[in-house]
Amino acid sequence: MTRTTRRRVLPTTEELRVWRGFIETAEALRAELGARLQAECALSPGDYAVLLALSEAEERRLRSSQLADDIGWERSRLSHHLGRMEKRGLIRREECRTDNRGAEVVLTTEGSAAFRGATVPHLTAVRELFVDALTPEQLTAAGEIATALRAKLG
Amino acid sequence: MTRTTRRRVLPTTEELRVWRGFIETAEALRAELGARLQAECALSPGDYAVLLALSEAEERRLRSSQLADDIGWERSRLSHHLGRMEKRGLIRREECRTDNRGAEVVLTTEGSAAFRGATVPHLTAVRELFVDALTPEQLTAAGEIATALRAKLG
DNA sequence: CTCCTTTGATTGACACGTCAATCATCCGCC
DNA sequence: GGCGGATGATTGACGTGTCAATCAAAGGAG
Repeated sequence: MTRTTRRRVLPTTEELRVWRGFIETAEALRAELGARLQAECALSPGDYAVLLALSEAEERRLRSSQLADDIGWERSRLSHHLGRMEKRGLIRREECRTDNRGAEVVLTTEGSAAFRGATVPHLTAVRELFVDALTPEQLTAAGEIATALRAKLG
Repeated sequence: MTRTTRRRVLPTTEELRVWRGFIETAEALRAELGARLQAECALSPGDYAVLLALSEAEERRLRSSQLADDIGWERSRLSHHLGRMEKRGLIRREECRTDNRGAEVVLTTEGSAAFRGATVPHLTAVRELFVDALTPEQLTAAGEIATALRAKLG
């Protein structure tokens, strides 16, 4: 009884092995990409996400909350991160003329240059470590797996 | 020329879409599992990893460096984490009798109880959010994808 | 036995993330 | 106009992670 009851609830050893392999590999991949970005471009993944969103924005500026939405971050996380990026001269904060509560985040010349210098190395690394590591079928399967998992996360 | 040269180096839009879906979903999954563990059991994923390794060890104790190896952490990370866990009474540090430099990490009664209380909820969540979200074929594919990716990471 | 290098572990500084609290402004409603 | 709740953003406290520096004990070479 215990055996059959359990099997409906707890993963088998093999399922657990796949789970660990999957989640640890994804983490290792993220870490490796991040380390290369840091080593080659002196940017963290967070910096890259912020700079990407700003680069694509009208006039290279965004309302703080809009930026947070674009990259899927909590506001406070963004606020802390912008503080660090501002210290390094990658972005600048300006007051918003249409809403005195608001802040606008502006890409600086240095920020723009840093992003331009980072994009090719970063995308090359994505290709090398992810796209080229998989067969076309596996790449398709990876997309479907992500979709299926995301559906459960709601 | 630019077009063909580029295509050998940079991912296509579709490849990039898959990449983002994959890495963001893995991250979201990790976050959700971690949040549940925290909410239901008051343990972080790090706590869980440490407690799991100690639970499986002889006499529920391990040399600090052995523990770090088991869970794949840097020593300093472990040292910081053990400090926090010790404050909460989950583990205890003892001097090592065979090597005066060494420290042994010992699972306390509370630590053991916390781990016992966490394992079923955690594994259930893994089944619900990962195993049950995928078809058997997808689960197999996920394992193969992880293996292929890991091969490139060395 | 005495150097001197290696090893086990900790520490400090700093980047990153989350949560709760704060604070000013905006805006609907009377 | 003015009050009161929503909204935009920042801050502080704290857990987490990495890197470089530190420090004591171990262990081999002379």
